[in-house]
Amino acid sequence: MKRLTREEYIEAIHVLQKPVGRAKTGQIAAHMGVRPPSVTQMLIKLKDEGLVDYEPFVGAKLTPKGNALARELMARHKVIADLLEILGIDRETAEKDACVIEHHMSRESAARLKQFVEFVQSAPRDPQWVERFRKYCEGGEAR
Amino acid sequence: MKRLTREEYIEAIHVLQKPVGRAKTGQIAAHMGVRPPSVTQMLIKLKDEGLVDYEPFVGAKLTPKGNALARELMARHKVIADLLEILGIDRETAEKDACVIEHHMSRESAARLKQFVEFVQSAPRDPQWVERFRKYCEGGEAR
DNA sequence: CCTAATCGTTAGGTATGCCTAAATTGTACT
DNA sequence: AGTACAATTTAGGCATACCTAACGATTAGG
Repeated sequence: MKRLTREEYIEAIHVLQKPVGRAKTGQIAAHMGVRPPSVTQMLIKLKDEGLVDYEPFVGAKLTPKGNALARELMARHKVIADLLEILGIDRETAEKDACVIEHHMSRESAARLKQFVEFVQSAPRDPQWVERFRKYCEGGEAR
Repeated sequence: MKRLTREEYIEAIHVLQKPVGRAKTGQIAAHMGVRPPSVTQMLIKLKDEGLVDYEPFVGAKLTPKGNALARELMARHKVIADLLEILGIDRETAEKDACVIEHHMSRESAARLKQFVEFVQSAPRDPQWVERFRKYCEGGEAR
């Protein structure tokens, strides 16, 4: 089975706390596909590390430090998802893969990937080679 | 600390068995940055799964099944490392990142990335946009 | 208010990969 | 062949993320 990381919990809380300012244990558990006790346990750890403000029976919300981390993670996440989408992966799979990949890459590679995505996105629009790449994927060769 | 996966052991054995046909416990341990007992333990598990042919005090080599898996993993690994290298990451970092990323991506995305790398590599050589991207990374904008 | 259902936490246990220390096997040199 | 050294395995623990079962708190309906 897949083991989730602290960072993935941070992201989940970031998403879930938006509506009401707090994420509840049950929500987090459902969102991440684990059981509530696992969440409680992790929240205690994250609290010890100063990343979340956790109050039993009430819920958790990110501290400033946690929010900063979340923003960084989300940015990295977006880059990877964008890259995969540029290459023709459907958004849903791209999102899913980004989730698991993002935590495992050096800052250096992440930064470079970000530049690449920006480079492509800043192009007039659909630069020729993206067009050609799409064709290359479907039909045979287009070059 | 980072926990290694079965697949990473398979790859290491694949690399190390080439010269002599077998990888020894100590070699694997050194190569992966773990202690010998951890390797022995893992070799026993991999043997139970039919992936390696392990004989105590002699060494380990991949079974046909293990070799097939290794080839698949190496191919995926190469794609990711190639992509990062195309984007300007030095080979060493690219290799390192590929190691940790490859196990966490869907087949779909892996396949698409492979197509992309092939697409770029099949170009006459250094297509214009790669050139421009490199400039974009160094100086300001080049478009 | 007070009980019932729901949600959360605590307690205790599993799986997995890693470690150190000690025992065992293999090897090389005299 | 015998002994000293090196490599490997065994034995016993630690850490981490997960689980189920049982207990405690919260909330909603009467």
